[in-house]
Amino acid sequence: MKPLASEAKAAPGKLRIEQAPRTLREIALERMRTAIVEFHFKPGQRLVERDVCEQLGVSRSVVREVIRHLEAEGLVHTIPHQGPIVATLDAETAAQIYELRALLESAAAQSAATQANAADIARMSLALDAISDAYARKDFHDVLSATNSFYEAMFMCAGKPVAWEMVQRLNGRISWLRSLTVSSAERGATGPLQMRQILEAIKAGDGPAAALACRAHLATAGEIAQRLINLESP
Amino acid sequence: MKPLASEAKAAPGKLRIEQAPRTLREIALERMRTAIVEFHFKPGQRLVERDVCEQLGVSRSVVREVIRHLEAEGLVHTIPHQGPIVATLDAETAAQIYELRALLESAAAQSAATQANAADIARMSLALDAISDAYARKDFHDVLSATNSFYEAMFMCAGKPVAWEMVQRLNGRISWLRSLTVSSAERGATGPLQMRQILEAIKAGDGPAAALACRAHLATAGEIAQRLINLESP
DNA sequence: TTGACTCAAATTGTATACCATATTACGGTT
DNA sequence: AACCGTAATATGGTATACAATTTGAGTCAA
Repeated sequence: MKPLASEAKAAPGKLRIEQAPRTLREIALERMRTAIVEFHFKPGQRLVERDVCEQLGVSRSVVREVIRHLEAEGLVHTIPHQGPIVATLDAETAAQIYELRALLESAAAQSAATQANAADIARMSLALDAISDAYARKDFHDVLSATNSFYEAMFMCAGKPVAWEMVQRLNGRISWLRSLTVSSAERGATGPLQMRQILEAIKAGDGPAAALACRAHLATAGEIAQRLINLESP
Repeated sequence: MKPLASEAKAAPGKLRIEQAPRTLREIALERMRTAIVEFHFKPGQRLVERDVCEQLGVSRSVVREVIRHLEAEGLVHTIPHQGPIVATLDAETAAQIYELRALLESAAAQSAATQANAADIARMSLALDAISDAYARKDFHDVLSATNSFYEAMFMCAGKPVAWEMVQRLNGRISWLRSLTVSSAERGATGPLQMRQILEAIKAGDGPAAALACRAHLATAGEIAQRLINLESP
């Protein structure tokens, strides 16, 4: 009946008090978000309140609040008196998102290059290894999460948590494109290589080179994305 | 009892069909948002559900959904079992936001410089006049809205609606800082001047100059903001 | 005074029932 | 096949009930 309630415990690990009185709402939010970005709910699909209630085992109140949150995040689009649908993505918007990511990430990389300490570099290096490993296993889900780890480390060492927040939100809107992009054959070849170049430039403390590598990385990613999008909706 | 319901009619003016089945929720959302950014609800202030219900004349459901939306927008911060409070802003976050604005706006300005047509420039010019006029009248509320119009025109003619959306969200989080900044004496002197420089560069089709002018504009704005923030919380 | 403990009040978190209204689907009519 | 009216469905919104939790006041003891 209430499959969510059983997970209301605390998260493990950290030293910090980390009071985690996770509310049902938060759990439901996370779960719906991943359901959307992991493509379980497909773009354009209707999200009928009562169905979602049943699937999540929570009341309408919770579902409605969660949907408002996702709406504000740009993951769902609500049509009055017709209900929420999973947001769709057109080629133009996707292009703008990749452009913004290039802008934000290259700035972060440049900044990271001048401030990264050993621990930061270790984190990024670790994430990169995880990416290569996941590619070898063809586990594209892990590729994405390791990629996130890499960039999170980069933005944090650059001291730009606000920018990282924005990038994450942008990524949410192109999540399905990303997973398609990542699993494309050409991406498997160039992707990790380009990211290594970013890390090398950061290691070397060469800000402009790091920024350039970032832009190159996102340029190719954006191109692949455009090809996929045109292929899907001609 | 229901002051909101009376405004559920359509907005006036436009030729467009403007399907305005504005739901209560949307109206309440707008109103709460402006209440926050216009400083009616002060940062750190608690938003007790039932009080807000009374003030808005709507039910708890609506208020809660609106709060979820604002939460996702970063305008309120919810502490579990304690309720939502209006988000506060520390100096570090403010600095990052101004930096992001500089990044986004300078990119847009550069792009606008290469694409602006006569109509675009007319729009921006008009907005600038409105800014100067509002400054002369010391109507700082109008200054802000005219400034928004200027930037909206700029981002639109640059073909970057997604970036504009992000800037607007960032602006929401620093709205009270902006109004303080705008009404500072020094800002009255340099602000419109710097924006004229941006427009001149766009008119001249000089992208790099436009970007530079943008960065200069935001650099001084950011400095003033930092001074104000340190002055407020020492 | 400080500290700790208890208990009541206030508020949030969640569920549920209900109704009005708008949309959609269906089914019959021409 | 196009048209129209009606029923079914879903959303938008309200009200209410209740458990869980925080907060604060007050009390008592050291």
